Amino acid sequence: MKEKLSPNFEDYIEAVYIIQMKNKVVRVKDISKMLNVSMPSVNGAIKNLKEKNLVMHQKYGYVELTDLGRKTALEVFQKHNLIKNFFMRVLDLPEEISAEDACKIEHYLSKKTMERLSEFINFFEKNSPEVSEQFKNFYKKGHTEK
Amino acid sequence: MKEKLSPNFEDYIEAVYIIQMKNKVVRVKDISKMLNVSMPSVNGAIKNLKEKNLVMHQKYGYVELTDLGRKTALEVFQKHNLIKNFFMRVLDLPEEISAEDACKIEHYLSKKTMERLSEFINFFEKNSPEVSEQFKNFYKKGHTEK
DNA sequence: TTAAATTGTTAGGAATGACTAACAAAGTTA
DNA sequence: TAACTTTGTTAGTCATTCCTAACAATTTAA
Repeated sequence: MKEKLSPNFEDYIEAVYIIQMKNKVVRVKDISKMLNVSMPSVNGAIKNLKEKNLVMHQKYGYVELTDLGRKTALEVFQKHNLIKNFFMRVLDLPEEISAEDACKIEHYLSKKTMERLSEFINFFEKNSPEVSEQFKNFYKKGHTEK
Repeated sequence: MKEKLSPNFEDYIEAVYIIQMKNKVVRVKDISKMLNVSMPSVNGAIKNLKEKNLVMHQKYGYVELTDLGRKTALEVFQKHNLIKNFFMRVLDLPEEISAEDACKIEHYLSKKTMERLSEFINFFEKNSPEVSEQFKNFYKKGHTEK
């Protein structure tokens, strides 16, 4: 049975995953920096993730994902990317905003909504460049545009 | 200066707004039921919203929005509707899922993203029914569809 | 190889936001 | 109007998640 993680833990485990991809090894400091929290906060979170069998960690050592942890992290990361891609490729928003907003909402969308969103991106890209270009022209002509 | 409300307070004030539209008067019990929290929780929240000058409430009385409260609630409510409309009209998701997911993410999207989303809905409806129909056919043909 | 800098940990505590239990007021009905 | 039901409030707790301060281990550099 897969226990549902809180948004908070999803953030931590996703951070571990991303840092591991980039740096090979993951230190408490790295997580602290990425999530903008103090090192003791990271420590507390790690302890919990350890109890849930999602990460391995011993005192003063690196943080590593268990198999289950990696699987879980991947799911979160894929959600993140899907949403970010929607923002970038469909709504044509800049990468930074897209990533930020994706981070915040990635924990909350239902499976069904994620599926449909994924299909919408596919659809949109298949019908590119026409529809895509049409939309760009549409919003650039200024509507709610500030 | 407009003080930023926590997602939690946004939920409460939005609930007050919606109940007021429907019932004319708003009781602690109604809010409790709508948000699925206990009455003491509502009480605590009301006390805080009162301090922020967003609602009026005296012991054993109805809860009412101040002008500032109504303005704030309306903003949240409009965000909610915008997102819900996107889910329903663009992604063609059922109302229930749309409303649920909108509730959860309405607190987290940036202004820019909301604007673009709004424009996208407009675009999509202007180009209806063609694009809209195309998408329905597209996802019904089964891709990630379960 | 010791001193300094960096990183990690522990302990203790604060804010948020929820809960139950117990009681009080208000509203309803017999 | 007295009894019952519903609604509201208060008090006390708990879980989550963050923080700072103080200290400990590790790594780096002189």
